[in-house]
Amino acid sequence: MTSRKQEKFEMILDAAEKVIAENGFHGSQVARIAKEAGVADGTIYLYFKNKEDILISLFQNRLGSLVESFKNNISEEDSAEEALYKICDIHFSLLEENIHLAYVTQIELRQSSLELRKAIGQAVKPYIQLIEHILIKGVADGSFRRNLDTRLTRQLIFGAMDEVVTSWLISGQKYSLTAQVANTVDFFIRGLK
Amino acid sequence: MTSRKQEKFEMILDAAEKVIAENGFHGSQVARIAKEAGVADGTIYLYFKNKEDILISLFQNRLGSLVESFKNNISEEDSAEEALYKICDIHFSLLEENIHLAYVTQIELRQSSLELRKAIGQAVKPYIQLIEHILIKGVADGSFRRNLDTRLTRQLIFGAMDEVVTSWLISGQKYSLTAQVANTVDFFIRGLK
Amino acid sequence: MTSRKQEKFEMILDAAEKVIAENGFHGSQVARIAKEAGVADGTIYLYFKNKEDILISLFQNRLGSLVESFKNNISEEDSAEEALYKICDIHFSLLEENIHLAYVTQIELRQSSLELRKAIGQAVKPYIQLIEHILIKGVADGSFRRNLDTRLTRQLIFGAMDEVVTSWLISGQKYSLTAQVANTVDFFIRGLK
Amino acid sequence: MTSRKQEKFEMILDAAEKVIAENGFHGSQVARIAKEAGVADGTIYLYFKNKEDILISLFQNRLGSLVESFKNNISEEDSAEEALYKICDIHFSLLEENIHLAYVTQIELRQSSLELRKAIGQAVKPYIQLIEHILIKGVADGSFRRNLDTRLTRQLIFGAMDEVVTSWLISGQKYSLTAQVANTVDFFIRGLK
DNA sequence: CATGAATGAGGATTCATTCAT
DNA sequence: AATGAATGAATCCTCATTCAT
Repeated sequence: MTSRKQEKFEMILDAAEKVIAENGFHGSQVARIAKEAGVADGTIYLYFKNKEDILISLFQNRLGSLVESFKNNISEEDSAEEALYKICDIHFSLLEENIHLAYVTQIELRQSSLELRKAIGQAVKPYIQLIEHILIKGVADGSFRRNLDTRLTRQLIFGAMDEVVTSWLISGQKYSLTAQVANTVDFFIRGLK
Repeated sequence: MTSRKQEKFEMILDAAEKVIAENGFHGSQVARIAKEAGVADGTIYLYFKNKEDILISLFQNRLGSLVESFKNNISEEDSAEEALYKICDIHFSLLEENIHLAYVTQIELRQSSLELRKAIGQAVKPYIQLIEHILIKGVADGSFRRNLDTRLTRQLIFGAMDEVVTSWLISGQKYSLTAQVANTVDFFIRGLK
Repeated sequence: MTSRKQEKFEMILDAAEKVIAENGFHGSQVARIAKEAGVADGTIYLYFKNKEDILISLFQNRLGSLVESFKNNISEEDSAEEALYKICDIHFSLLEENIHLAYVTQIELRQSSLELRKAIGQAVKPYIQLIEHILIKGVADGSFRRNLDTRLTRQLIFGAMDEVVTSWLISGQKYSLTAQVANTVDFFIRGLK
Repeated sequence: MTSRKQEKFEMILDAAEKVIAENGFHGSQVARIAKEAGVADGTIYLYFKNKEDILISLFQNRLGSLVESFKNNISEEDSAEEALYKICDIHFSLLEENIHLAYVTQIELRQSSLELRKAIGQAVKPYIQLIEHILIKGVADGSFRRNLDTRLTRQLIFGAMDEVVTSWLISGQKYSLTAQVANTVDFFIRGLK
């Protein structure tokens, strides 16, 4: 992809994030996104297969940033506990800082067909695998208990964090999300030991 | 509500559960639900405000059964740990036994506006409060640690269970959901102590 | 079909004939036809499967009238020659009297997929068979020659009449169509003897 | 037109014939024709005014070949009857040999606006005039009857042949088209005498 | 209470055509 | 002469909801 194409691709993605966060996925007409991005309606379809593809691409792109952020902040020398803390911290911070993105991931992205849910599942996989990687490492170095079911536990951890974010969002962000990091991770660590 | 009305109300709800589970919320036309229930299209609107109201009512009704089940199975004499185990067990069992209901609650019900999400949140509240009630009891009788943030933890527990169910569903139910109960609760208990 | 339904069905058909004749099939929006018929857009779809179905139904309906007209005007006692004359006369007269219908059958109806052409072919079949019936009768009573290939000839006759109508229409109806009946039939009769 | 231009013009025409025969006129995107011809989309518009112009040009070009073929095969010394036979024979043979062309002329070319129909009429004119020329010659040399309406008859003959071709095409070419020449011309000759 | 015919708003997508390079 | 990225107009059909019977 040329940088010219890449540039326009991201313009549309930014526009989509804004419009979808404000109006919801079903409430966001392609024409509206095009206008916000400053391109013609038809141009959207030179970069995305269809409307749903915009949503998927948006999610993949943003999740990529999250994973990127993990790579930059978590070193292999960090203990499993520290790594888990950082993951939760980055996760909560990112969404608290970017309320548009939070709406899209927690509310709009869920308004999707089973088909789409599976595609999203694929995109989330690297993240969930990262959590499992840390769990395995913790078990190996003795930080966590031996009999830990890492496949199940990675889901428990992801699901717990996800619910905290959604509850915070639905509450109208009346409290600090990042303030929940310590207790959340504490709960996890205890469960893991 | 007369029993005559009540009866038809439930006929429509049963029809809706079946149709929505098979076709998804957006794929379920009111006309289709009416036909399945054996009533005229217009009749639906004598019992429900609109299409979304069917979904909410369905959820409330089924959640009522779940809470009912808790009341019948959990006694005040049960220890907090036992109660938590039963909650998770009943939760997983109910959805494993009723795949239609599982689809509706985990997939279709999420395909909804922020508005609807709030209504659903209201319906889930008693359940989440039940979890918190157990947590508080556990703290009180010394089963759980004193400094537990019960508001946050009830979300963590609910979110973790919810994610396990959704993952199981999206996987295509390739493994037993109830088989996850023991490890799931174990993780919670450790986190709570 | 109740007479209530039948009535609305024909209202829509009449509206479609008018609108399509004036604007062509591709130039006729369903909304426009609905407005002309005095019904809502959606109502159209209670009576017709889709836009193309309106065109097919229109053709079938009008062709039915034509065949009806033949039945009323041609008696079994008529000689084959007389019958052929009447057919051509009724055919030309009907289209000359109803220029809207002429446009639809000669121009718009041809603007169609191979699929549709086959459907139209089915509708025309009774008419072409009627021509063949007359040819066979003429051969039987000695009016026409024995070695006549009736399958081929019915096509020659239908195609010849069809072309005369289309040419007249494209010319802008600068001359009388019915004035061509005598010479047209004369040509046929000679070819048949 | 330079031979360079001429060459590319014909490349596009060949591509159009192939694509339109396979997908129909409405199903043939300009981009598809361009790709088949190995040129850029925009290049098409250096050689043709618009999409419809491609169809007209294609028809004119192919009809030119037909008339060319007549000139090469019909001599002024041929009797009117012989000439008529040759015309029908060449007409049927050409289309039977080139099924792509047959689809385009009999089906796709008819899917057109009144506007286009008139342009096609212009292109067909030389052919119809050729038929009339033969009729006049036949009347002059006494082969055909004196009172023949040559304007009408040329239409009857053209329409009859056209219908035979279309019927053969829609039938799925289940029988030989050229096998119909003898009986077809026989019918004409009788009608002309 | 119940019916079901009628309504009509609403939107993703295609594709012929243009024009800056 | 040629390119091909960008344009943006244009429309069929669905389906939640109503209301006269």
